[in-house]
Amino acid sequence: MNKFYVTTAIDYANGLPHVGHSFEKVGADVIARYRRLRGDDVRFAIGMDEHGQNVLREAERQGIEPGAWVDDIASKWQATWQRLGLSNTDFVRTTSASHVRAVQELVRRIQAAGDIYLDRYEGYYCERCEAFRKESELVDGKCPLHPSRDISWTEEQNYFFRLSNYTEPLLDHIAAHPEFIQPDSRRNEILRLLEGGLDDISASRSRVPWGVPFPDTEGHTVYVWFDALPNYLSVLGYPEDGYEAWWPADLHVIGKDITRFHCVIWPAMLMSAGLPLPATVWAHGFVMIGGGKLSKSEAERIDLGRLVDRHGPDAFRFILMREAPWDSDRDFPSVESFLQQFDDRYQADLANDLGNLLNRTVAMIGKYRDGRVSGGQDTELENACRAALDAYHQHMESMQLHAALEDVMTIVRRSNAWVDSRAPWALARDPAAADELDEVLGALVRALARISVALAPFMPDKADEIWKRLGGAGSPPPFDELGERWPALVPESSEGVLFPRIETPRD
RNA sequence: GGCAGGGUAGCUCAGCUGGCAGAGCGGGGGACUCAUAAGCCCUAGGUCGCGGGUUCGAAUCCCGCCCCUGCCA
Repeated sequence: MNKFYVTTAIDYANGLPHVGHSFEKVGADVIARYRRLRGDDVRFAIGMDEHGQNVLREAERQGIEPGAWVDDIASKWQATWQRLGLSNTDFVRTTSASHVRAVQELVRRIQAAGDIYLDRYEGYYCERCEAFRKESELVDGKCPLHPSRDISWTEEQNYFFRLSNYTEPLLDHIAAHPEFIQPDSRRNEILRLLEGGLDDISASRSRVPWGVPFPDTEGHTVYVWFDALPNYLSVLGYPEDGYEAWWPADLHVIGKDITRFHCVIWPAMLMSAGLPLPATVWAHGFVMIGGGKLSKSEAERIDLGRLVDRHGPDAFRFILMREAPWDSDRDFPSVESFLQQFDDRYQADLANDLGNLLNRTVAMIGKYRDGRVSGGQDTELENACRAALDAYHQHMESMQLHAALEDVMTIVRRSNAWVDSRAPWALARDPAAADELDEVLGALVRALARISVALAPFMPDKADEIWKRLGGAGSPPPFDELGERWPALVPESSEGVLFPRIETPRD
């Protein structure tokens, strides 16, 4: 059994999750579930980034202890992920004792490698960004990202990380492992960045008390990114024995805005500490409105909780992954069109095409064959299913998740067309056509069984339900076993429909 | 300012080693009836961002410009 260790970015504890966060988590969950269905032993870690000036400030604003504040935030994020059906095996928090210990150990190793030195830093410091800004970057004397706030000239002693030592090693690694950064466009960006050479970066802060104490010194905390990135190791128990069974990660799923940290700083830290590098960093795109990132007010108007409740978590997952490509951005003209498209996709794909296919199939088998069919192998439909599933696997392997869903919908459409072209209702009136009727209906059961397995990573609960309505027991089997484990071909007549149509106008 | 990607049917996008403009959704029409008034079949005539150029022929190659997004400065 292969191990497969996948992570997502940990989320910053100064706000609540919106649809953009859910995109990353659901996508990673789809991958994790797919790997399990391929027979891998999967570890899937998500979590919270809970240190830093902004978290501290927000807690103070609320008038509560930072520890209590992050506990509250973390429980809310976890509730959201649970509602979405994430199959994560771990939930890491950077304020946990085990994480703090792991960060300190990693910093010590980097120190032992000679890659940490103390130096004086002077510059403009933006507290919002928790970063220094060069004078040339300032706009009207303010941080370009936070023009409403004053920016102050600061001098402090900082520990620095010799990132500049790793320009060549990183270039070499990427050249030897082109799959290290994906998609290609992101790799190109990082290559250009590296070709320009790297500067050393500061690895500590002396003015941010809410953080991991810098080891073996007073008054310094570990810089937020040096604190956050090692979560991928700390969650495995590093430096205690046992983490080696899972490390290096097979896949870091992140947003395209933080590639620098994951494709440059993180691997350089690992190299310095003498640890192996993750196999792949995958930078997904964003859900955008009106050509730009989701603004706070747009995110509020979309309202993740209400969206999930609208058609249920499985439908939400399906629609999200079908609408937004996993390797690039998806832009909606407006919040209204996003919500409209969300419903339209539900109605067209899930209610009309898939739900109705299941319903009509089960109904016909009950009505014409007393709920019992056999046969249906080696039909035209079966061949179409095999071809579409081959494409599905190729797309899943290359993480074209949206394209894989298109492959599933191809099977659904083919099946619906098959019904009409073979007209089972006409065959049912002709006693001589009993065998042909059996073949047609059997082929539909087999097609739907394949659909349920292929959809399982995207809609785990609905896939189970499809499987059960076909007369299968439990959950759809792993891909390898589908050949032997067809459903009983005795669909039970069940009440209600899988995906009810939207009958009333949207409110 | 530098670099990368993009601007194609109402919407989202595919096509881009040059050769009759495509898909899905929405919209319109038709035949059927097992089904969630769903499905199936037919139908989209869009200056392929703008202006030049190469070519027998360009959405597809080259040059210039405009706009959008991202990374860097």
